[in-house]
Amino acid sequence: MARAATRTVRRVARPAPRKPVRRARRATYHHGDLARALVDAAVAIIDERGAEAFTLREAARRLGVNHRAAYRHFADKDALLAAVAEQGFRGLIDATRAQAAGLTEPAARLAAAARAYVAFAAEHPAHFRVMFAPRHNEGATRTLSGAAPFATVDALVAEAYALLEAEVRAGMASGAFAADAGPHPVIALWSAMHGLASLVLMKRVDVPPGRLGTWVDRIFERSLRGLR
Amino acid sequence: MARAATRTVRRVARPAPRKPVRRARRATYHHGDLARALVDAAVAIIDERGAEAFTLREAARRLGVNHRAAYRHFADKDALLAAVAEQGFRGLIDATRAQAAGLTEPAARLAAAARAYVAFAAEHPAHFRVMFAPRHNEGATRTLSGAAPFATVDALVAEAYALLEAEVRAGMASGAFAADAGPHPVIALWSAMHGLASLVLMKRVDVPPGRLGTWVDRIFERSLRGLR
DNA sequence: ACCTGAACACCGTTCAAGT
DNA sequence: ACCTGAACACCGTTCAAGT
Repeated sequence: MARAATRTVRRVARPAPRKPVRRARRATYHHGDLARALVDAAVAIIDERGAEAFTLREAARRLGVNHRAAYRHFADKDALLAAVAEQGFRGLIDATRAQAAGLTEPAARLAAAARAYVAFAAEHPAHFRVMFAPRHNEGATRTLSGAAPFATVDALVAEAYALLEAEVRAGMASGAFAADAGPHPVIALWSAMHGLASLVLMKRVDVPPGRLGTWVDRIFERSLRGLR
Repeated sequence: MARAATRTVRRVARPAPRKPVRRARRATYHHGDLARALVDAAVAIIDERGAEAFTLREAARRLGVNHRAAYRHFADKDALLAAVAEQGFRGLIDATRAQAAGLTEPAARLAAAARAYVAFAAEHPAHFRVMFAPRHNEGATRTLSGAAPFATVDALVAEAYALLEAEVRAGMASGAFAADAGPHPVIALWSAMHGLASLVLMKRVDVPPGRLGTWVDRIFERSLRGLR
């Protein structure tokens, strides 16, 4: 009995003095965009303390709302993470378009896309990790072509892929690259850039500061030479 | 009070009829290798139901031991996962050596290593995911060269890397590959294979059945052409 | 030396209300 | 329409014992 009482006191003791702060914060989201705020909070938590530190309750705590409020906007924790992934893929697509803007040669546009990919991962590690987290990618029906529960994410992946595929098609039409058996050149390029980005993020590969873009260019150049 | 009683009954109700089975199983590990059994259970759980489904309590339940027993062999959950990663890297190193055995040309030995890497990922998805899970790879001091908490894992990564590096050195000495600015050829090769393996595991890339080895060969060949 | 039991401080999610 | 509170069935981990 004495123990139970102690426990109750301890639980209440921490959040109690924060109540005024909570009220002030809640006003911000009362008729604001709580869904968006939750996505931003998730990204911030993952960037600061890793994917495992992200919990619905922690995100809600940061925004000064009850943890149950999230369920008004997302079906569950996974759905919120899917929203983070969507935001990420949109950002990646925008960055790819921006980097390629003004370039006309297919090879140059592809190289720009490769640079954009790795730079995006380096600058938005939380987004990148959620975009390629197993949860959203392992469902049997969630292939490149077959849509399913996380249909929007899948559609964005397909859109990003199509961007690169169009460049390869243009390069083949103009005779800059040769057609060739085996995996599609986009898959080879994607693999190389995805692998480099992943290994750099998990610090298994050390890139000298400021040299990441050059490394991408050199790897891209080498595989392109193999395609000619 | 009635509620509390119901809850207690429910909690006890499920495991109770299993008690004889538990006893029988526990005998197996009484003076057996519980550490090893826990590693195997972790791999089985992750293969069956994903990395998020693995909990210390579930692993202990499968082996019929109290969940606290794991702490006699591992400091915490992460240490158990590190043991899974170690087992994985040892398996990868063995597979790489086995694939290259009998081959003398550095290019052929590297191609064999590339095939072994992607095949290992396809055949041991749970190991592969744990080996490259953020937890063991994000610590500031856990780079390729600087050892730290998960020192054994780091040493094994370095060993696997050294295997490839020796082949590249041999290839350069014999004039088969050219030296060249930018990332080390091992990093380019590792990135391409790691990216392909990751994208295949998360089903973002569809490989026609039985064609994975050929795809690896083609990607390897193309980047090698770029190195000459 | 190896394992267990009870307890603590967390989770995600459900149900039933509150405004 | 949007948010809250209490409760449930889980976790990982600690403390204190049991054999």
